[in-house]
Amino acid sequence: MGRSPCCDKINVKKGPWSPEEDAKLKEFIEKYGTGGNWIALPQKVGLMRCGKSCRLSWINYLRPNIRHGNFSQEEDRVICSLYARIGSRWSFIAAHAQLSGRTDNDIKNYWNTKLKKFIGFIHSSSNILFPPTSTLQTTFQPQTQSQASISSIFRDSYVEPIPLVQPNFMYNNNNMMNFQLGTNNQHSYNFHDQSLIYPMQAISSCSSSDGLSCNQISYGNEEMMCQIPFEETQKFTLDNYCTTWADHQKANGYFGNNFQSSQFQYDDYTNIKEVKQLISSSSTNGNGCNNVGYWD
DNA sequence: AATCTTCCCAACCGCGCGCCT
DNA sequence: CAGGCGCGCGGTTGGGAAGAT
Repeated sequence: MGRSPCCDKINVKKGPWSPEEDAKLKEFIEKYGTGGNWIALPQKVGLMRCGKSCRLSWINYLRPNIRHGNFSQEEDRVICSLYARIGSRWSFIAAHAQLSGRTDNDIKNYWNTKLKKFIGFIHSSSNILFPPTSTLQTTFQPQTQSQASISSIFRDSYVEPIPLVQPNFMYNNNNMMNFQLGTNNQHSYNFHDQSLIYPMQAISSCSSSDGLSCNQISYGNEEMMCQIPFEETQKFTLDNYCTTWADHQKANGYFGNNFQSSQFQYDDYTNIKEVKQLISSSSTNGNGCNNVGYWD
């Protein structure tokens, strides 16, 4: 038995909303509220629209204090950073204090059309350890908590940019791999909720042979260092959590003459505008290569 | 100037969850 | 407890705009 439709689709208008419809809905909701029932709302308002369509229109366009377009650099950072930790949970991302006035739909569209390309560019240019969403779900499962508590976690967890640089891999004599994710002179890394820490930390949690925790990512003012046991680094490779720098070098040429990947150093999202420009120039360099390295 | 291609985003769709009866 | 129903979410689509040829 299938689900019954949420409205009578035959008598329902679809497509773009007219200014008159917008005005009608806005006026009604501001006067009387939604009445807690979107399905019944269009009839009350006198609109030939599906209740879900009314809800969407109100949430995304009509309600007060909505902001559209012109995402700031800071907002870019927050979105990228949260996406890296929790994946495509747009409603949670939109709930972040620094994104107030942004709708989940806007953020989703912005991600799909702009930031995904940007991150893909970074991803293909360095050993970025962006686990796929499915992996993130194993370390962070917001569905077990209420939306309100998640929102408060986001509010309380200062979101720092994830340093996206080519890690420097080194092995020490304890069969541990050190890698330095980059130098960052401007930021300290403080997270109030351990589950929201950069996912790599969760993945790398383990016990070392001497019984001490080797979960040694430190978030310092000068640099971000972490130690991961050798086996764990193999896991990264096997699970395609990261591509190796050598692989990238093999694939060099993605960006033609405009981009010398081996020289690319990306220390902070503060350079985001430069990189965006680079993307636009590299994607129009005439070599017909659009491979910006999406990982999904 | 005309046509084709790509990009963008508003809107739709289907599903899971939780509340209510 | 089970089933119905509405809400909210994320994924996807389609049409217009912009850019390329």
